[in-house]
Amino acid sequence: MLSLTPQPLSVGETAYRRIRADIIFGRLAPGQKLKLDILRERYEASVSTLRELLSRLASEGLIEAEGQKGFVVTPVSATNLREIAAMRLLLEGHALAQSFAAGDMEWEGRVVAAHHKLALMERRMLARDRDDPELWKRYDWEFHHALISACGSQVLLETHGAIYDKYLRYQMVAVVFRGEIAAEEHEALLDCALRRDTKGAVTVLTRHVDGCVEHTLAGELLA
Amino acid sequence: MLSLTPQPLSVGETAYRRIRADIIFGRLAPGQKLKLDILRERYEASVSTLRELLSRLASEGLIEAEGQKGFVVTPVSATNLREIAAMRLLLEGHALAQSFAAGDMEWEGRVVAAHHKLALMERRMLARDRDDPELWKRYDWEFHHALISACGSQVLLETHGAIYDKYLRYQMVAVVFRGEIAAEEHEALLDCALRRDTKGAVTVLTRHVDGCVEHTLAGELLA
DNA sequence: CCATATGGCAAAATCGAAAATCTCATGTGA
DNA sequence: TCACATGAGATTTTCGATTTTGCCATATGG
Repeated sequence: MLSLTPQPLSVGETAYRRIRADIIFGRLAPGQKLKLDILRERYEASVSTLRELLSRLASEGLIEAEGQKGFVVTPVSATNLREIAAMRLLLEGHALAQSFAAGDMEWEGRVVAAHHKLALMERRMLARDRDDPELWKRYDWEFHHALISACGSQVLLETHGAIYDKYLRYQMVAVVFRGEIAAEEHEALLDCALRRDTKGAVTVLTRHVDGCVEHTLAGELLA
Repeated sequence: MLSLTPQPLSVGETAYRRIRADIIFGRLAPGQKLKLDILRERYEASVSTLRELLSRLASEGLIEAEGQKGFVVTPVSATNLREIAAMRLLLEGHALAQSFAAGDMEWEGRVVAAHHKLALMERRMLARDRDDPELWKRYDWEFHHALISACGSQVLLETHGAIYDKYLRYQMVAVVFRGEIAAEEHEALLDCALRRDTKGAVTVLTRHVDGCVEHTLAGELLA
């Protein structure tokens, strides 16, 4: 009888995920002070447990822990966004090349499946207006992750994941949806993957990320 | 009157640094179980404070936090070492190119100064036998960091720093000192830097890191 | 003999209170 | 008026106790 451990989530782990999502999806604003007492009631955990989470988020870079003056949601800046984007391109571009070289049929299957879900979601987003950003972004992540999943380095995948989340926050804070353009680029990436065209994929990816950065910076209050 | 806040280190911060150093320099062995009660007396901090540190170290990747079964010093493996090394090469190589392109005289000064200290230290290490590994490694870090310090991306520097520390642990656990070879490679790197020879520097760096990896794997119990 | 249940011990996770620290408004003297 | 001390209140940091969970030896039933 398999039971699959549905929710053996500890208090800490639950609160951690909620806070993390709240930061990435902008419900906790950049620069916002995080007072323990307020978090305590909002996330239903004691200060000790909270400090543990906040410390984790701090070393992930989503929160800053200044001296003994408490915690703050990491502020955003145009410079930081560009650096994050450049880092994502460096890591994802490299991983893409490795993955294309090593990917087997199993990998192709994952890529095609992930793209299918993403494409469906993007069509829905275009039809109705902004359906479910959280789910959409998950599919976006799953597609990009599938593309590089055969790169052969756990370390590379983890580092990329950390950077991707920080990048994602900028997208969500700015609530960007580039619709058709992004969808076309995703399809181009899929084509490149199936043809193992590394150079083409990196080119598309660069346009994909850079385009998104400019689009984000355009309509926003980032200096 | 400047006072420069000499040691306003909190209990937590002090313990954090000690544990971190103990892991990197092998005084806490890979795979070792970290029981709260034992750590409590060894590092003179309460469980809550300790958990906070351990969580930080866990998200840095130096410790693993399995379910609700406590903490373990991240185990080592040949595969992981190779992945870490490849990641270091990717990041440091890229940063090197950026830094060479943008470095001004101020940067050159930092590089020359850092190399001078390192070279001196390496000469002492060759004369007497293993003088002070901790200090030596700090100078090694300072030199490599100086080389890439003009790369222009804070994000890149931080990510590189995190990877460098994990790489360092392998070196220290294996207590590697390649002496003359490493010293020559450091000098070659300095030459490349002053000539802004990116290609040459990346070649030397690759040999530097790969050589060290093989040397580490050779004499060790890593599968 | 194997599988599963039970109980007791060790360890981790969580909590709220106590101590340390910071913030900021007010007061004092030059 | 300005520089600097003072102290109350708010906030963070640290602690030890309590609750929860995991682990393992033993017992029980098939």
